Amino acid sequence: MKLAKSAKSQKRVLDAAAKMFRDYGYAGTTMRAIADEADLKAGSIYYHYKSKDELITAVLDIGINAVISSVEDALHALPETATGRERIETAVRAHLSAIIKIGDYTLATRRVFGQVPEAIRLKNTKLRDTYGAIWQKILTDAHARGEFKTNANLTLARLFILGALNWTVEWYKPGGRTIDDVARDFTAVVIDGIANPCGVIHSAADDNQQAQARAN
Amino acid sequence: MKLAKSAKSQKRVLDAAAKMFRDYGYAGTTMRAIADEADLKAGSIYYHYKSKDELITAVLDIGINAVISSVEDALHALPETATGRERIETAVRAHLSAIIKIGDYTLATRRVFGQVPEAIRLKNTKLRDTYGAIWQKILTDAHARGEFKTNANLTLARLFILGALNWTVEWYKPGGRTIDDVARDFTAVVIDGIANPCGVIHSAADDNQQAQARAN
DNA sequence: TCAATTTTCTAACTAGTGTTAGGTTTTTTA
DNA sequence: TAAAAAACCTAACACTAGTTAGAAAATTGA
Repeated sequence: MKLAKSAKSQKRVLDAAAKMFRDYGYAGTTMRAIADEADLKAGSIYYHYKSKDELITAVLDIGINAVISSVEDALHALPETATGRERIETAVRAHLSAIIKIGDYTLATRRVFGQVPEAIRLKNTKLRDTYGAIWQKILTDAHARGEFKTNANLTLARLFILGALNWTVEWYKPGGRTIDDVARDFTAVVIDGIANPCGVIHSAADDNQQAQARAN
Repeated sequence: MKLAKSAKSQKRVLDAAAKMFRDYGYAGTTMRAIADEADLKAGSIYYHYKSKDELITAVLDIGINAVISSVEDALHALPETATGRERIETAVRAHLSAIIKIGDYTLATRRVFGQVPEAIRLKNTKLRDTYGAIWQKILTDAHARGEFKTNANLTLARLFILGALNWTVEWYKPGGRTIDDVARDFTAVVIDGIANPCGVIHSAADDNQQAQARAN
């Protein structure tokens, strides 16, 4: 292995950068702070990355690509016959799993995206569109199969789903609710809503266990 | 009027600060850039605000307070008998209206919040909790009246709603869909879901007008 | 109008920024 | 083990940051 050590340091630098960008934003993160976090001197970073911009680009790309490929893989593993509900729940679960695994990168992506030089942002926007298209396809396919209301506003539904998903990274902490639980309940809201179905009125007897966490 | 001119300049500085923080983040925004935007010199800002931190604090507070009071006012204007659905739709509409009106502040709030010095963030977090509590009350009240499924996960529903709402600021642009439309469809998704109700299968004949906008 | 007050500007200070060139140390190769 | 390559460090560069003191300009009140 010729690049063994180099690769290791490079990853350390990248991880440190993601963490710092996440906490302090693009301009708020200094090369010296990244270096400290990665147990290096600032000058040494330039052996691995040509510039700060190249670093943030790498972090942004990893952040979205991890989510995209996680979701795509999970969807491809489903049988052709999978319903829209199954696909949505699967995609939500994959999205959350990816976020947990590389939380620093996705959070950095979300927080820093709006502040990065325009050229960098444009490159990254394509990836974001790709991800949006994946969701749009899930929805339109299921809609075409008659699984959804004829008059459902799918574009708006997608924006809501992605918005809510993007936001999970702000409140979801491992150790609380499991990913499976969140994915199931999340899907239930989107698919079925929270209202009593078909006018059936249930009694509201047992409803006192929801007053706990209020992360936001 | 003794403070007429001072008040005007102060507002110009504040507006400029919101816009700059929105685009370049906390550390990425310089006092000189704010001054330029406000037609002032950097040093003059300090006549109105003691420091950069005091500026960002003001912007953050305005951003959330505007949303909170807009939503609270709209809710109080509703009759006692209003259903959960009506309350949700009303709150969504008020939230969106506030965002449109002071978009720079809310966007700045959302983008900058994670990068601001901890002391400032803590003060602002209380306001955020207040807003979360408003939504939680809407949901639990309606739930207690039997309007929602007994087993609905209200906490998750709230996180979903707030996440999606927080995200609207990224894609909603005046001139496209009206606020009323968005609020109605948004509520429909949350309340009823997008699935065909009660197993009724509609034909998916007319479903080809959704392939337009894909903002995310 | 003219003195008092408010508002703004100028010019500078210190501290910290991304980046680089060239030297040192560590690791690999033969 | 000695030479070559890779990885890292040091010290500095030009520049920009937030902030301040004091002078200048604009506004106000009598």
